[in-house]
Amino acid sequence: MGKFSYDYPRPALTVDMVVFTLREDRLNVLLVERRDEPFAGMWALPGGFVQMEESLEEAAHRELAEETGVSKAYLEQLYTYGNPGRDPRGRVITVAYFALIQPDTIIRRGGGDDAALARWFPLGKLPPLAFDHTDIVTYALCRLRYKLEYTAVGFELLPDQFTLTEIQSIYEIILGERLDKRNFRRRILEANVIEPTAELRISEGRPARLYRYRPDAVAEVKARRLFP
Amino acid sequence: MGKFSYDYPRPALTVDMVVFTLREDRLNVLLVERRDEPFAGMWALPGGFVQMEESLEEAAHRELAEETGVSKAYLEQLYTYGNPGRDPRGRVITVAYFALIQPDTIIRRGGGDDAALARWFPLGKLPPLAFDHTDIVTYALCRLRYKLEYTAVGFELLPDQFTLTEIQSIYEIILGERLDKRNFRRRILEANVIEPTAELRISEGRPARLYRYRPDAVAEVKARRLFP
DNA sequence: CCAAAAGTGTTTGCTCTACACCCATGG
DNA sequence: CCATGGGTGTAGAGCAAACACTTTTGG
Repeated sequence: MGKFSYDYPRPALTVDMVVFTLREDRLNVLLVERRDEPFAGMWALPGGFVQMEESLEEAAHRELAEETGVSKAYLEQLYTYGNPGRDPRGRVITVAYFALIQPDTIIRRGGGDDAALARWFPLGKLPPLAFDHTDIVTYALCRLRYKLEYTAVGFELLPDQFTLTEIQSIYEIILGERLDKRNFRRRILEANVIEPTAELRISEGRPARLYRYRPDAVAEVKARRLFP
Repeated sequence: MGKFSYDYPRPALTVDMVVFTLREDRLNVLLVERRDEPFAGMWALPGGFVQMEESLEEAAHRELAEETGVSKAYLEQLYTYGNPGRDPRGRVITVAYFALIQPDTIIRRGGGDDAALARWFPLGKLPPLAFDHTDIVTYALCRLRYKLEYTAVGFELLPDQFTLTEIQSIYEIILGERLDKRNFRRRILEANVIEPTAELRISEGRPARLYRYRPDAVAEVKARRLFP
C-alpha cells in the first residue's frame, strides 16, 4: 500500500437503493424524478451522498427515510458501481443496495428537503432511467430471485401476518412461474421458518389460517434450496 | 436525489484484494507488510487508492500488478466496507475484491515503487491483520466456498491443463472435506465444463489424462449445485 | 345450496450416495 | 512382477414433482 496519502483527488461517494415492494400482484420498484441536470426530468433510483460520520448502511437507511419516509426496511448491499463516466459531472462511485418493504407502506411523495416526487413502477414498465440505473435494477432483480430460492427473504415483502396462499403468490410473482400448492405448503412448513398464529383471515370462501415469520429462524438456509 | 453538490467532504476510496492460491495442498492468501503508520509492521491485504480515471476493476488489477507482478487473475467484487473508524486516519471506504491465481505464479516480492514485502500465508496460519482485513478475509473464504458449489470458479486455481485428480483435490482443499472419486468425476464430466486434451501427464503410476477448461462453458450453473 | 378459496397424501421418477476392483505405466 | 496412482458401474435410498378431491365459510 506504501505511502498512504490523502492528497489524491477523491471520487464522490453515494448510495443508491433499489426498493422493491408488491402492489397489485406485481413487483414494483420505487423511483424518484430528477429535478436537476444531468438527466433532469428523468427517473432515477433514490439515493444520495454518504456523510462523513455514517456507515454505508446508515447512509442507505437515512436516504430511504428522507426520500420516502420509510424507516424500516430489509436492506442488503448489492454491488458497487464505479466506472468513470457513469456520471457526466465527474467521478461518482455508488454503493447500490436493494431494499424490500412491506406492501401498503405509505410512501411520502416528496416530503423532506432532499426529496423529489417518488413513485412506484411495476417491473416491465420502467421508464428509461438516469445514469447506469437500469443496469442496477436488472442486477437487483436477478439477485432477488436468486436469494429467494436459497433464503427466507420473501417474508420481508409481507405484513407481519399472512396466509400460505399469500406467501405462495409472492414467490410466484417474483419467480414468474406457477408453483404447486401442496408441494409449496409442505416445503415451507417443513422449513420451519413460519409458525401458525391463533388467528384466521376472513374473506370470500373458507377462512385461512394466518402465519407469522419466526424471527429465530435461520436466515441463510444451509441445505438444498428451499423453493421452489 | 435533489441538489447534487460536489462540495461535501469526501471519503477516500481504496480497493483491497484477497488473493487466493494453492500452495503445498493448502489454500493461501497473499499479504503485504505495512511500512507506515498506522499498523506499521503488521500484515494487510494488498490494495491501494482508486485513481480518478480508472474503473474499480481496473484499479484492482493495477494494484495487484504493482504489488505482486501478477497481471492475469480472476477477479470478482466482494463487498464494500465503509464503517467510519475502520481507518484511524480518517474516512476510508474500500471496495474489496477476491482474486484467484494459478499456483506457481511468480510473485514479485517488493518490486514496484508502491510495493512492500509480499508473502503467502496458509489459511489458518494468518497473522493478525491491519484494519478490518481479518473480516474481509473471512468473508472472502465464505464466498469462495459458496461459489465453488454453484459455479465453475475452481478452475481459476489450476494451470491450463490438469488431471481430474488435481481438480478434485482443489475442491477437497477448499471445501475441507473428502469427496468420492467416482461421483466427482461423473458430475464434473456431465457438467460439460471441461474437455479432454490429447495429452497425458506422466508421473508415478498410470499416466493421467489431461483436461482443459472449456472457455465457452457457462460460468454460472443454473441447475442444482454442481459440487459436491 | 352454490360459489369461492383453503386445506390435505400418495405415487412415481429421478438424483444422490455409497461402494471395490481392474488398468497402465515405471522401476 | 510389484508399487503407484488412474480409471470405471451399479444398486438402494431419499428427495422432488405430478396430481384431484374434500372442507369451510358467506351469500
